[in-house]
Amino acid sequence: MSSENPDAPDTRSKILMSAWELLEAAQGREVRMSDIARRAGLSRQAVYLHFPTRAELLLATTHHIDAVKRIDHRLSKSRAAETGAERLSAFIEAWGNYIPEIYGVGKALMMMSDTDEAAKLAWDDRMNAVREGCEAAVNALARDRQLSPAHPPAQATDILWALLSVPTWESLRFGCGWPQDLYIEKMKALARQTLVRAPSAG
Amino acid sequence: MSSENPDAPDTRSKILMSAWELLEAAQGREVRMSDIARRAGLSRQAVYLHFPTRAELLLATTHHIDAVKRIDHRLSKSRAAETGAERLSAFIEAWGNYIPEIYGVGKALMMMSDTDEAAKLAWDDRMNAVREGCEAAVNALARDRQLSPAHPPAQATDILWALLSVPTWESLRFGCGWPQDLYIEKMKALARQTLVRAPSAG
DNA sequence: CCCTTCACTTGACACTGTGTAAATTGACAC
DNA sequence: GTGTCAATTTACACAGTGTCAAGTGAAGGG
Repeated sequence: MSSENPDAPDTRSKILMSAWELLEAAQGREVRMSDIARRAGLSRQAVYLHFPTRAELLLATTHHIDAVKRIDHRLSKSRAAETGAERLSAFIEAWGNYIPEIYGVGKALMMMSDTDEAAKLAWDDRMNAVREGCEAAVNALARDRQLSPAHPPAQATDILWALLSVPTWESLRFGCGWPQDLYIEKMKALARQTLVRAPSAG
Repeated sequence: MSSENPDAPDTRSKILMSAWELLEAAQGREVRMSDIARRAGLSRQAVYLHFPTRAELLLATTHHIDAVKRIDHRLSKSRAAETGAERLSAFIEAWGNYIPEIYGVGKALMMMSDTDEAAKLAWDDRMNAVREGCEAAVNALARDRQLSPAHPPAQATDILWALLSVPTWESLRFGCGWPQDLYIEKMKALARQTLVRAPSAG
């Protein structure tokens, strides 16, 4: 350690960066362990010395992105919102704009989830965190008596969570060709129409 | 042909039935060509004599289900609706209740779509048909001047299509544990809230 | 009765990607 | 020098799809 260049990333970080770059470029598709190894300037086996399985590498990559992109910091803005409606809007903006940042790795994890139990657990866990954000936003609305009486809080959370899911984003963004800012705008409008009591424009 | 039992299904049908039953039971997961062959009482190679690839077999299975389940007949009821709002509701009921019927095969096709271009084309084609149903419902609303001014028709179609996507159904049904009839009820309410102009209960 | 045809069988093989295993190299530390 | 540690090379097991070639058995026509 003593004689190493302090700016030189260690091997683990090099692997994570390589995985991130490749997955982002390929949008999750066709990124093999050997591709990641090659880009990191390592042998395929060296990658397995640091990450026992592909699922673990992908999961570690999502955590690495979280740290670099400061997702906690972005979400803190939504937590600071005064009213429930503002919080809902801020949460949609924070998470909705984070989706494209993790889409590559997320897609890879979702694809693996079909056959790999560990990948499924990892991805479900990440999505559970999103669900908690949805729940907090719904609770903030309920606290302010702004929650639409059309849906009980639990179901309102479910609806918001489904609305903000990655496949829905994928569908609108790629299937329908929506630009990202239209997605954010429409999701805010949809969530407001569906979950907020009065037709007040907040 | 002349001396065959007219009730005995031909080999192709046996394969399709086997594929259907296995995919339905396994919800799309872990159904291999050899499993289908075994259940049909055939060798794996015999299946390839009838269907060149797994993607083609899955696609043929969806068409087989369509024919047996009379999807055209179910949808004709929505086409016969008088008002736009009724048509929207009938379409959601028809398609929403059809999803569980094709979910097994659909899931298998979706999973293959990640790596197999032919499977992707086949599934996208099926989903395009659903999209046309969404568009027709939106057009019927627009014709009756019931379409919400919040969204232009094209975007209204996109939203309805994303709302009625199989992943959204999967998410609410399995991820949130909703019973099927709650899913139908909530989807109708959501679509009405989002797409229909006045808060009239139609 | 032979002969062809056709559906199907058997068994082998190529290919891809993940994960495991073992022997080897090179550098650094003490 | 010796031990250690990261990384390398080479090899292999495994699963599932798709291909290929040779063989079987029964129906039907001449």
